[in-house]
Amino acid sequence: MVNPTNLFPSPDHDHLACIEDAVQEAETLCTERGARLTPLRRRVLEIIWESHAPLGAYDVLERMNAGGGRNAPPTVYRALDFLLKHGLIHRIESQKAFVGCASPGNAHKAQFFICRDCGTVAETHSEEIGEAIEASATRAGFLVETPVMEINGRCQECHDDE
Amino acid sequence: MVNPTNLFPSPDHDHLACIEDAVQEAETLCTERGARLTPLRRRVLEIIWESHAPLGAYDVLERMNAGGGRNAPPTVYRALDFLLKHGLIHRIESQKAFVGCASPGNAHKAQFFICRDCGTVAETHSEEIGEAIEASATRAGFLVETPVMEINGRCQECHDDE
DNA sequence: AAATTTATGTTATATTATAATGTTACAATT
DNA sequence: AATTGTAACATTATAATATAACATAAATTT
Repeated sequence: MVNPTNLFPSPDHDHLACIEDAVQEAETLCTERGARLTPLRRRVLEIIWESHAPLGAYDVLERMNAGGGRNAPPTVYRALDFLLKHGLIHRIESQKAFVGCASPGNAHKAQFFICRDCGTVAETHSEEIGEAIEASATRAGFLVETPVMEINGRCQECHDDE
Repeated sequence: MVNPTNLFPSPDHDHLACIEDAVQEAETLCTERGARLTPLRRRVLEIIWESHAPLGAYDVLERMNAGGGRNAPPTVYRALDFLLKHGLIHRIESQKAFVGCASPGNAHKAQFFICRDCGTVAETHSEEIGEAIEASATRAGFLVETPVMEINGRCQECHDDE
């Protein structure tokens, strides 16, 4: 796990380590699966991990091209698709933006807490929420496949600050 | 409530009644609030209520203009904004599309069950899910404001059909 | 090396959404 | 009924997000 204990990263955490860990885990997973984490894909993963707030596809593109690159939208979308498929990033639907996955490799139904002030996203995998959803779905005769749970609000840092 | 007992509308339900009820409730609510449900806004609400599956803004626009109208995107987006503001419709983030609200007027944090086959959306307001989210948020020091809960899967009709 | 698959490059365009500005309709008051 | 203020609507252009379609290149397998 990238952040084993704290759901939200502390303001003074070693963020370079976050990026390194994420890339390292991605390497391992891709090797295990025979998937190719090409330089381009790795670069996109790094860019997305530059912060704990989601980044839009065109923001990623801008950063890719910052050094004079000439990549076009399909390039970044293809890399994003690869990373999504392998569970290395998540798409935050309510923001049309992408964020690193905090526990890649574990098949999981995640919930996201998204701070409206600092933009930080924390990922959880609450059994309790999952069970509550299943219970409700069962009553409705519904088969749950892919829940989208994006809980907008404010993180402790940001509501303490008032 | 538009559908008091069944979460998912039965295939043979009287859908015209759904539309009528929704518009009637909207009238009542807007009158109470001194908001103006103009013909244009009412028309957009009717179009959205034409089915229980979400409709994209440009689909709404197409239907508005079907009889030779010449409305432009801002017109439909303004009407949608009005309907959203008054809780008469919801935006389904994961589909960039809009669906009628099943219980307008009640301030509520809703969950949506979305069938991937027939597209139908059912709206619930599960205490249990809400509490599970609050519990998880509290542990993370997070203040919940506006949860987005869109549970994709298959409705009974559609998974019975196999 | 040839064949195959996978990844990337390139151009164009589709889809969703909003900015900016101007006009019209309505509502309240005189 | 004219005046004024506000809310609604029209219009044009454009921003922001995403994909289709096709060409090229690189890696992998045969």
